[in-house]
Amino acid sequence: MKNENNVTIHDIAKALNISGSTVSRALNDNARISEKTKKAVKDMAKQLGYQPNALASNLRTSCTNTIGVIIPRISRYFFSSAITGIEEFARKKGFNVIICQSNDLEERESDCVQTLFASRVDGVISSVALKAENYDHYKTFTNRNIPLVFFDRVVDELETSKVVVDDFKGGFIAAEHLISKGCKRIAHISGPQHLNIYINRLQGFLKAMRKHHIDINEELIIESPLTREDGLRCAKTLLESDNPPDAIFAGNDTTALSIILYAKEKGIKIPEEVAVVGFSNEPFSEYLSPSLTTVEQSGFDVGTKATELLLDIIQNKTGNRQETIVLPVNLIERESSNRK
Amino acid sequence: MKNENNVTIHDIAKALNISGSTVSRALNDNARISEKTKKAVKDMAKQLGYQPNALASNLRTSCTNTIGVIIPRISRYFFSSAITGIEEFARKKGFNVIICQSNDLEERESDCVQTLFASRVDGVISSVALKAENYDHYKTFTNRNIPLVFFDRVVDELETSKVVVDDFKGGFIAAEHLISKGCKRIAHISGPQHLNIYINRLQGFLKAMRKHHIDINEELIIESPLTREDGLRCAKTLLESDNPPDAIFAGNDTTALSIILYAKEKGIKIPEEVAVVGFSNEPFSEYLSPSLTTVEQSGFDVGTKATELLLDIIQNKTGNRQETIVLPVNLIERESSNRK
DNA sequence: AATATAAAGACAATCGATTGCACGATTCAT
DNA sequence: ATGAATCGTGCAATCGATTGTCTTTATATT
Repeated sequence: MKNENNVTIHDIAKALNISGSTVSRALNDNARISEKTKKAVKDMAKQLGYQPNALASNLRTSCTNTIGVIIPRISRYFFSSAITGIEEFARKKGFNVIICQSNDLEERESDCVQTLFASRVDGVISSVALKAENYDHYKTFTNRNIPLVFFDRVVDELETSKVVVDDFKGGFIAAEHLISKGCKRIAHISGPQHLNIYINRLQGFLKAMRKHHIDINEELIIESPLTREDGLRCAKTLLESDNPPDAIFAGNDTTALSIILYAKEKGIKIPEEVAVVGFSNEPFSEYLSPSLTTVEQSGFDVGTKATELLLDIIQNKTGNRQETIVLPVNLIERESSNRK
Repeated sequence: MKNENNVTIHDIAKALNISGSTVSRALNDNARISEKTKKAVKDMAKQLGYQPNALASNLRTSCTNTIGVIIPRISRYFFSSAITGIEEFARKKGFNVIICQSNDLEERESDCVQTLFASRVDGVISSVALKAENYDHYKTFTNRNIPLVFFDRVVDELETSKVVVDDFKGGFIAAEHLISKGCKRIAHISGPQHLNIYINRLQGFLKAMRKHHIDINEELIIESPLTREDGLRCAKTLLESDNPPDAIFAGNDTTALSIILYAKEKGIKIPEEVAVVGFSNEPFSEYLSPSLTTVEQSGFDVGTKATELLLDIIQNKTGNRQETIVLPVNLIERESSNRK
C-alpha cells in the first residue's frame, strides 16, 4: 500500500512508450501536443496515481507558487481574518501561504523577511510591525524584484502597492457620530504617527471637528502605542484631569476596552459621562458592557484584496505598480455612545 | 544592485578553485573537510552574498523543512495561539509552517490534506474538523509514512501521537467548583460525542457529580455543536424549563457567552439564579459582564508541545509512536459563578 | 624505504520536471 | 512533384545542491 509515491513523468512515458518531455508538455496542456496524446497521458497519470513533484518543478522554473505573509500577530482578530482572506484567495489560485509573525518587533520582522526570502516565495504580503522605524530589510524583496504588497499598516517610505481601509473616513464618521450625540469635548487617543492609518484616523477626526466648528483642544489628543496597558494610562490621564472630555474616540478597540474597564472601576458612567468609540470591531467589542460603538473594518476583505493584487503582479509581471486600494468602513453604533 | 541572487555553490567553488562538492560539504560542516577549507568557503560565501537555494536542496534530499498544519479556523483564539506556539518552535528549529483551515468541514479538510501532501511537507499537525466523521483522507499521510500529530480535537480511530489538555480534569474541576458554590441542579452542555475532548469533559463532570453524591439528571445534560446559535437554543431549553438548573457548565466559552446574553435579555440573574462556567478562557470571557468563570487551556503550550513531538519524530525517525501528551488545565474563577 | 592507512578533496550521477532545439512526418501551395 | 510550412515528438541540457565512489596526498607503521 505504501511507497507508491515514486511515480514520475518518466514512468508515464515508459508506460506509453513516449518521451518524458512529451508527458510534461501533455500534462501542462502545451499546444504542441495532440489531443489524443494528451488524453492518453492524463489517463495513464491517473491510473498510475501520479503526483507531480513540485520540488523538481520549482527548481526548474524557480517559481514556488507560494506567497509569504508577515503580520504583527495572528491572535488579533483583524489579522487572523485577513489571513483567512489571504489563504482562501491564494489557495483558490493554486498558491500556498507561509505565515510569519513579527510580534510588532523590528528585529523579528527582519527575521521574517529572511525566512521568506530563503523559502523563495513568489511574493509577499505584509503589515508592518508597530515598533519598526526602519524598513530597509524589505529591500531584500524589492532588490530582487519580488512583488510586495502592504496592507493596513503601511508606510509612505515603501513604494509598493497597498491595501488599506478608509481610515480617514473612519475617523471622520466616528467623530461626527460623537458630535451628533451632543458631545463637545471630544478626545482622541491616536496611534504611532509614523503609520498612515493612525495619521489618517486623526486627520479624519480633525476634519469632522472643524466641519462642525468644535474647538480642537490639543490636550485632548494624545498619542499611544495603543496597547492594553497604555490604554489604562491614557484613560487615567484623560478621565482624571480637571476638565475631562465628554467623549473619547480611541485609536483601536483595545484602548477603548481599557477605557471602559477603567471607567467602570472608577464609577464613571458610559455613555452618560463619557461616550466611547473604538476602531476595528474586534469580536469582544460586542460583548462588553456597555457594548462598544466602533468602526468596522473587514480584515477578510483587506486580505482578499491584497492577495488579488499580489497575484496579479506575480502572474502578469505588472512590475512595481504602487497602486493603493482603499476599502470602505462603517460605524457600528452600540451602547457606549448611545446618549440622548 | 539587483539580480545578485544567482550565486551558487559553483561560483564559490570557482572563486576558490575547488570543486562544488567540497563547497557543499564545507557549508554543511561535513567531517571530511578540513577546518581551513571550511573557513575559506564560508568566508567566500559571505563575501559573494551566497544564499543557498532551498529548492535544489529539497529536490535532492526530498526534505522540505516544512510542516503543515490543519486547523478548523484560525480566527478562534485557541487555535491562533496554538499556531503561534507551532510557528515559534518550528522556526527555531529551521522549519517553515504552512497553515490550512478546514472551516470545520470534512470536504475542506480533505482538500487541506491534498494541498499539504502536494507541498511535500515533512510532517503534519492537525486538529480535526467538527463536522468530519470520516478520517480516511489522513491515510494519504500515514500510507506514505509522513508523520502526523493531532492536537486538541483528536479521535481514537487515528493511531498517531496526540497532544491534548486534561479535559477530564477540566470537566471535573468545573463541576466541583459549582458544587462548592452550593449548586445542586447542575446542567452540562456537551459537544459532539465523537470527539474525545467532549467525551472527557463530560466524564470529568460526571465523576465530580458522583463524588459529591449529586443526582445526575439526564435532562440536564444536552449535546450541542457548541456554536453561538445553538448556544441560544440550549439556553432557552434549559432556562425556560419548569425546573431550571441553578448552574450550567458549558462545553466551551462561546456557548457560555450565549447563555449569559440570553439570561441578560430575560432578566435572569447570573450567578444568583444560575451560575455559569465555560471552557477555554477565550479573551472575551474576561470582559463579559458578568465576567466568565472558565477552564483555561493554553493553546500556545499545546501547539508548542505538538511541534516538539512532530519534529522529534521527523528528525529521529522514531516512527509511529502513538504517544499521548496531556497538558494541565486550571480554573479561572470570575463573576459568573461567584455566589456565596 | 616500502607499504598500509587515513585524510582531504574531486568526479560524476542524481533528484524530477522543464524547455530550446532538432528532426521526421505530414500537409499545402504552386 | 518538389520545396516550404506546419505539426508532433524526442533529445539532451538545465535548475543547484547532495552524495557514493574514486583519486590524490599526507601520515604512520614496521
